[in-house]
Amino acid sequence: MTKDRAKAPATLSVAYNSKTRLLDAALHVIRAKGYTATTVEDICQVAGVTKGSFFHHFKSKEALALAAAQHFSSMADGLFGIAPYRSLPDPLDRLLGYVDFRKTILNGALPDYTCLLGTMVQEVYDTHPSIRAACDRHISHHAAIVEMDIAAARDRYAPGADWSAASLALYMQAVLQGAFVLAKAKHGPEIASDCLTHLRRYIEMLFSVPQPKEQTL
Amino acid sequence: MTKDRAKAPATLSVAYNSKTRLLDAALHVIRAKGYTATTVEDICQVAGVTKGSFFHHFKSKEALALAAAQHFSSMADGLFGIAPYRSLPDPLDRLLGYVDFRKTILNGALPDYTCLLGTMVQEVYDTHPSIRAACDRHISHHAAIVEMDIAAARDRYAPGADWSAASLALYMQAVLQGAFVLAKAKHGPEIASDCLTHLRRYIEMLFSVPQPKEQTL
DNA sequence: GACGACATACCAACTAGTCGGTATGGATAT
DNA sequence: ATATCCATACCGACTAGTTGGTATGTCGTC
Repeated sequence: MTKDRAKAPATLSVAYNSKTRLLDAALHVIRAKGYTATTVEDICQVAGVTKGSFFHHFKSKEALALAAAQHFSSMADGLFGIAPYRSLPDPLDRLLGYVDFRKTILNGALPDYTCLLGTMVQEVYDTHPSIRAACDRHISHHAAIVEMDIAAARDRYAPGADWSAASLALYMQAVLQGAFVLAKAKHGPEIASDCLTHLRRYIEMLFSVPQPKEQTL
Repeated sequence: MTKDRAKAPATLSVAYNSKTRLLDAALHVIRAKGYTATTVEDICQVAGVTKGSFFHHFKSKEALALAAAQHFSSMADGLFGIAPYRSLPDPLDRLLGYVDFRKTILNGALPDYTCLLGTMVQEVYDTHPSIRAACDRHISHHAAIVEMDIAAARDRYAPGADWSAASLALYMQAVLQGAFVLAKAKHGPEIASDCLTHLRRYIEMLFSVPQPKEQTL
């Protein structure tokens, strides 16, 4: 049995070194098995490195979790930063585009599209305070990015609304997290897609879209 | 150090035997630490019984998880079955009453009001198929109960709506699950309460409540 | 030749599950 | 009434395997 190391993702020109490989492996394995059930050797095996290498790069399993959360957040920033809907001129279009885009990326196996942060924080919120804080920080960061479009859309289309942009941004994240929980329970993304349809309808109603915007994304 | 066994919950007149104590302990510990991180001895210690007793009543840790899921589901049936909003005559009032009631029970520590099923399924959906199936079954059962009021309200107030009662029922459960995830990340129930406010507004809009119903629950 | 990046061997602590044994209470026979 | 029997409930020491983490060594490069 030869240990064949996978190639680096195409777009990255930097060296696909052991540290990055460990982070990518952690992303996948933790989303599949949860944090506690994931062993250091699981991650090493998927990454194709040894335990010695693991503890050379990370001082503990918990330190890896913190780094993996950061890694996941950075990847999300990249993904949503370059998504097509970002270039729409209207903030409400961008907001609805975000929901639609999240629907389109519900592909592949469950560990490919679920959220590492939600998975980890649900397990360890009481036992690993630093992981909980990191997950909170990264989720709130992502919500804050969405919140910018919400705030702009609110100013333009619903200036007197009795809800805040921040509150809606977090609600949207809650719907996503809950959609992932149900997707796991039902072993497929269909239910998550249905949830996003409801979320989109809610947003449309909040902004009382005059003629229902057509979406061809 | 004397091992003092806690008294049985007041309303129950049946013997508070070791098996029930183990199930109650499992409910609490698993919601606090997750399934994998919870050890059999953790549960035994909280229940005040020994490991010998544990394996006398449950053939494995996984068997306990299945029984705990059933136990949790039964307790939920009881709680929501006798809740005050159940006796409201109008199905839409019952539906909104459900949301309001869920908001009122967001009290105490996180393991007291979060959902055992959502917590477990997120961890073990891929590694313990039987637990995944049980969580799916119990969540769907609870959704089906809510769905009855949704269907009645839909018939009365929104017969031509382009969403199904079943779909909305599951969406509501997704919002709840997501609200719990964020509550854990932020270490408090406030965010969950905010999410339920958004959910309530969505339901009101779906049924286009003519004059906003006043709620005094 | 010093340093970073690994690899190998190893350990102490922990964990699910086992196993032989004890306590208790009800049924039945005498 | 008492002795016998038996099933159920329960106990806690033990085991086999796993886990996070460490100690030490090797190899290539600057």
